[in-house]
Amino acid sequence: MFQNVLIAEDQNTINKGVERTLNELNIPNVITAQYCDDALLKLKAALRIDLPFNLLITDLSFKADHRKRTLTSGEELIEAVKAIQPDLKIIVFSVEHRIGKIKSLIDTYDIDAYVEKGREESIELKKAIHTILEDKMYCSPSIAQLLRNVDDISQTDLYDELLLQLLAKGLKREQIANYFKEKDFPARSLSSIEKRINKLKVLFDAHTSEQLIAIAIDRGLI
Amino acid sequence: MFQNVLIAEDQNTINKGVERTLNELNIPNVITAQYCDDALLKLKAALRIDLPFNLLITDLSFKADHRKRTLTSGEELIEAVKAIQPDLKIIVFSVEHRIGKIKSLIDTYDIDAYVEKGREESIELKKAIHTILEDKMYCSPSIAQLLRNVDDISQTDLYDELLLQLLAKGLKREQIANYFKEKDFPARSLSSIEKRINKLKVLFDAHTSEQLIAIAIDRGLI
DNA sequence: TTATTCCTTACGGTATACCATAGTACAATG
DNA sequence: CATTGTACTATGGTATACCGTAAGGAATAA
Repeated sequence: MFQNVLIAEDQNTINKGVERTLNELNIPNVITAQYCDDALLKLKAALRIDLPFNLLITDLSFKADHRKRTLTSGEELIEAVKAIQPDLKIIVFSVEHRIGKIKSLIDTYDIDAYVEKGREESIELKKAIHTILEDKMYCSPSIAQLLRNVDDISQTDLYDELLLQLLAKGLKREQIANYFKEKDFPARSLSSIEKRINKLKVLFDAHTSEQLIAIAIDRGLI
Repeated sequence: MFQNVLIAEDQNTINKGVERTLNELNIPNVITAQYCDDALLKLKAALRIDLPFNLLITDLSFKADHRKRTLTSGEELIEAVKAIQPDLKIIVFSVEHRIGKIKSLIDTYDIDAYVEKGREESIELKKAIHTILEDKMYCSPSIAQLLRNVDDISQTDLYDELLLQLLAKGLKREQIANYFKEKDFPARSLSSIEKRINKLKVLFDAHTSEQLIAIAIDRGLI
């Protein structure tokens, strides 16, 4: 079992809760950090005295407050950690459910587990830890399901996702068409872009494009 | 000190954490519920055997899963609770920071405390409990600040918030104008609605109304 | 009181979005 | 090869959004 575990999570109560879960697994040393910067410092300090952490459990989003921050997100923390201690096992523990975001996290940083916050989270955390001990990757069932599907999703849908993102970024229909033309994407004409948007509005039952964006954000597509 | 406390919160880990915080206050009976419906059942059962809960700590949002739900949010739970046990003390414990939502919660249901989830949440929970014991209302500092300001905020801003909500709900400019006319709000003409939207776009540096909605959602205005 | 300012509204022109239709290119099929 | 079907595109008309201007009214200041 892991001996030294660091939890990076700003919510006080969650820290207490995760600590208790880890206690139940008989992990002797559990340290918490409420800021990414603190987490990195503690990792470095532990390395220096030759008592490195074996596992990092980190959230993705950290609230801003009065303190000045260098690292502002779990993703930045992970990147910094990989630079100083590449073999450290990492569990990401977050409410994030945008599959694109999670996939890129897995692909880019090769994290060891993704546990989605929710009702059964502490059971899942335990499972994740046991799975990692066997050098395998763990993922919450709901997310694993989505990950399996993500490869099946037709290219079209990915273009739809991009289209929604561009709309949310403030591009007009014609600008989007030009963007698609530059990138040499299929269905790049203004007419096709309009058709696509219309299709999405029907799909999501949106009356206006403003509502379409609101729905897309709500469903985590953007 | 309170003897019987019920926590309604879907996140397992937070339940554990809050439990520990309440233990530190020497509260003997702490029960948790991961569904609003369960919370209501437990409150009713406790009333029936004449051992009612003295305090409810509840989140606002509960994830949907396979289970069929009657009550789907903390707000609905609070409404139901007020019907069967109007004198029960209630602490709302949530990440919600939209001040309009919180204000309506306080005004409508007369909740006893609002604690915003964040770094110092468990300290705040303790403060909230001590304050409630003296029959006073508690509110997280950040929120209290906003509440003090909310009365100063010109009505205009509240109408702007509503306008953004209506846009996100899929109403067209003209429909919004009609809505404002029905409610007898100021600046209810189509022209004024257009000007308002334009002002908001300048304010938020949005190129299109789609982007405006995206930004408004991002900032928690909707 | 008049003058000034601010807010609201009406109106008109332009740009963009929306929608239907038809034409074209290309692949699959017989 | 012709035929069919599908996806993409072009085009034009209508509706809506966008933007400027000016008129009217209420509140305020001189």
